[in-house]
Amino acid sequence: MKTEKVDKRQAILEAAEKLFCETGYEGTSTRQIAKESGANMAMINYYFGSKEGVFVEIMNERIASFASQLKIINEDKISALEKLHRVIEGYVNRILNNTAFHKMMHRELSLTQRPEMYDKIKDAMSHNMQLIDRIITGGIEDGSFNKVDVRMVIATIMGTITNIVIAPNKVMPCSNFDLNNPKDKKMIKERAIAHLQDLTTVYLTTKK
Amino acid sequence: MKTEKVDKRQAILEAAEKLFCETGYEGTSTRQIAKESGANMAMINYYFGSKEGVFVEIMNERIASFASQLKIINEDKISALEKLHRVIEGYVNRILNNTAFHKMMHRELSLTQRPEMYDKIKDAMSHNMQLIDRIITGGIEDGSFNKVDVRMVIATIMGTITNIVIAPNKVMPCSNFDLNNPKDKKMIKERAIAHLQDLTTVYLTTKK
DNA sequence: GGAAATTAATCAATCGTTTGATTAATTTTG
DNA sequence: CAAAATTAATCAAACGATTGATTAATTTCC
Repeated sequence: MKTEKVDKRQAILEAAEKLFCETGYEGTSTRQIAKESGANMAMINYYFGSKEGVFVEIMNERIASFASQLKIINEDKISALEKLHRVIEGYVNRILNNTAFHKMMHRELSLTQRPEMYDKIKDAMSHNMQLIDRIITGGIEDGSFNKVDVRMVIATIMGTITNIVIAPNKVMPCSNFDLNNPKDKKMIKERAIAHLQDLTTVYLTTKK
Repeated sequence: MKTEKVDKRQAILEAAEKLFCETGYEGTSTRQIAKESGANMAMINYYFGSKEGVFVEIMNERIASFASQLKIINEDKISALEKLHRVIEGYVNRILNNTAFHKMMHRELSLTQRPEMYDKIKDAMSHNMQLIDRIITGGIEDGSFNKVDVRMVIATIMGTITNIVIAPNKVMPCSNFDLNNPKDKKMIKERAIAHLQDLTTVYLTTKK
């Protein structure tokens, strides 16, 4: 069947990403990647040079598309609060649409053996942190926000989303959902956005 | 020298924990553990049966001491807000005093190949979530707290702390510190506690 | 027909684990 | 008390299995 033509290169990337997400980089063997992708083991080295080459390719691809989604929220007409709300919405959607990759990224961020990879993730993440920093700092300077600990507010925004993705969620009456279930995911997205927008509004703009 | 008597068993545990934290479980070899601890390789299996046995032992130890620190905040005399503030203080201190282990725990939580380990961590973590849940729900019921999305508030409290520990911190003017530096750690602890207490106070008790 | 893609077979290195032997300490026995 | 027996702790060496990588031959495709 000639219609069965598949791009082995792409198949390897997809299989590797799935496996890396599930069992980690060291926990995934090249033989597993070959089997899962339907490619011969040698194809991994043929296309990517090495196992690490596959990993780097995956991360670069993802981080690039991540960065490209970073819309410049710099229209003069909208308020600092409105900017922040848009960033929250974009950030929640992005992460909850890529939960497996987000977990893998966080895992890699806590390891020390691939400093090159760590730096890449750090750079991508600090872009987001700086964007939020500029918005909040701007709001404080123009008087629309209270004077707050900016670093801690950033930790709250990013940490809340990450916690929803990583922490166990089938655990309590108030938390009993599955992010692999599309309906649950949609609901959690909406709740996360509503919560973070509400929280930042109250905390940043309530006069004492 | 009889004073030079060292407990090899303990040495293995400590070396293994350090290495597991730094390079992950699969990324650490038994030979590395042996070298780092000064013990013979065979001692690992002699004392713990297997590499995984070492890992399980470390996690059990840590989780047990974790749980024992969970003070029952159930004195009738203090308000829900006061209870919540105490939990925040205890939680921040506990995690920032064990950042390496906390990272490892989170890493393990995002992997699927050791379900037994995942369940242990999940159980430990859900205890904390349930404690916070009871406090907030109680506050809502007695009218001292606003009606909020409890799961999301929990994600905010726990996620904020985890983000401080895991996210890169030498990155921006507003975030330039090193948790390995005792002075920085002390400062961050204080800021994290102040921020989360302030945040929860404003968000949970401000009347709209 | 020739470049690109794919394969099976093989490589040295490393993995976690086990072995049999040895030491040092403790307990039992006469 | 001292000799004999037993135990726990430690070691170097080796085990079979698996790792990531490479080779050389073959197939596919333009």
